[in-house]
Amino acid sequence: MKRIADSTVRRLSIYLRFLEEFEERGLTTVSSDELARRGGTTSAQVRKDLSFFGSFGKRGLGYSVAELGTSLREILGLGKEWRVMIIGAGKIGAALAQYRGFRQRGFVIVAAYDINPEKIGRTLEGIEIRDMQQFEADVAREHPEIAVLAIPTEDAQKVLDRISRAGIRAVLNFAPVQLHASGDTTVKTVNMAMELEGLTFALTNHD
Amino acid sequence: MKRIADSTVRRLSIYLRFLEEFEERGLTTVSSDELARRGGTTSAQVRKDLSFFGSFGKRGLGYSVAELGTSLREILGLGKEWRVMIIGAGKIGAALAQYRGFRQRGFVIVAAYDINPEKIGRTLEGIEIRDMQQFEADVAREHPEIAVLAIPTEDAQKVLDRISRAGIRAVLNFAPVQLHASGDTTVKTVNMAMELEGLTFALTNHD
DNA sequence: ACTACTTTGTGAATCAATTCACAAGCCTCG
DNA sequence: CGAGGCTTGTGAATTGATTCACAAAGTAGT
Repeated sequence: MKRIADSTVRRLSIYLRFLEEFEERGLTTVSSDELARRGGTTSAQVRKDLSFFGSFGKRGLGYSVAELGTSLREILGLGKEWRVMIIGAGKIGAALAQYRGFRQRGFVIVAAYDINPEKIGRTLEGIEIRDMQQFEADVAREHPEIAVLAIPTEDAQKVLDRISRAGIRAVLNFAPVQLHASGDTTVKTVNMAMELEGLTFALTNHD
Repeated sequence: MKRIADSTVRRLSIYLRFLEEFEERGLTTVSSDELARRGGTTSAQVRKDLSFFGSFGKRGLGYSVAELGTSLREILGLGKEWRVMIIGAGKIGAALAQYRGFRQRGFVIVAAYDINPEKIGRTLEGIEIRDMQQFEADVAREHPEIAVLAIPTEDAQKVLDRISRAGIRAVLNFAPVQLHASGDTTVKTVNMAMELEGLTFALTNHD
């Protein structure tokens, strides 16, 4: 099938969030134009984005909030439960362990991993901190789909390779480095430093 | 002048990070091809990105690590000190207050703000938590350039408007919503939920 | 100083994403 | 049930980003 652009997928996430808001407010239909206004884009863009996956609206009327919501959740893969392992039980790892957005969206945190003997065996918001040495064996047994990488920059690439070799195909990376994924592994990086630099760039005069 | 694409600015950040690594390792020159390999792009892309801002290399030799680093820091606006106010002293706000990357890159956190009387007056890693009511007056007096928005989703747009009206033109948003900035205010959003959905999308078969 | 080899900087060409524009379909109301 | 009014879905056109390809300019070795 046709490759879908990252930017399209991001917009689908945005649309879904609005649909959920509309659902709460009891609205039943919504037009591409309303979605566009809230999402900072154009109605043509909304319709084009959706058109990659099918035809969800009714001409003259718009989209059913409930149906489009269901379809988007389906498309984005939010219809099932995903098992997540957190690598690194430091500050970011700890913050993530208590992040409620995970459960709300159907993610289950299976375990956290660390190499610090002080931390191993303890729990983080009810999540077991395990020895990184047993990571591969655990993955083989519990087959999680997603790994969250929350370790220092210098180890990130090495551990990503390990995650990938263990068979996990999706990684959310919080280390502020560009990582190189082998083969069919998808990596998404959350990098605050880069966003900040985007801001200072915008604030700086470039003549 | 010509508008620079977001993607270009993000890559400049990446290049800068590598240059700093190279600098530490004592390397003096680097080619566009090496930068490209590390940054997951092509050498033509690297050269094109840089060409928007000038001509920094020597044909047949490459780029001086030190000089290109200085130029990139200049371009990205990292040459000066930026004053930051954190809005919201909750979990994310607290995590940001102790984030060391801020100082390392020349950002100074002036203060944090909250509306919870329990928190106002306390400090967060040495940073004063002030009453949100005094925000506008403080901005007028201390003129920070950047605001970090770390408050619940439902209040985010309202507070962004307030920030913008107070005269701050750059906002780093951690609330998982699409915000609409008025006029010349730049907003960058760090949204983990969206990245996660990008992963589940990738993991899901789309036939 | 000449030759062989590198690597930059950049127009031109290609590839990708967004916007335009409109026929087709559905709803409402008289 | 037919006319008028919306709104979708989608090819075509446009705009934007990336890649190609090569002249120009430098280095190194002899």
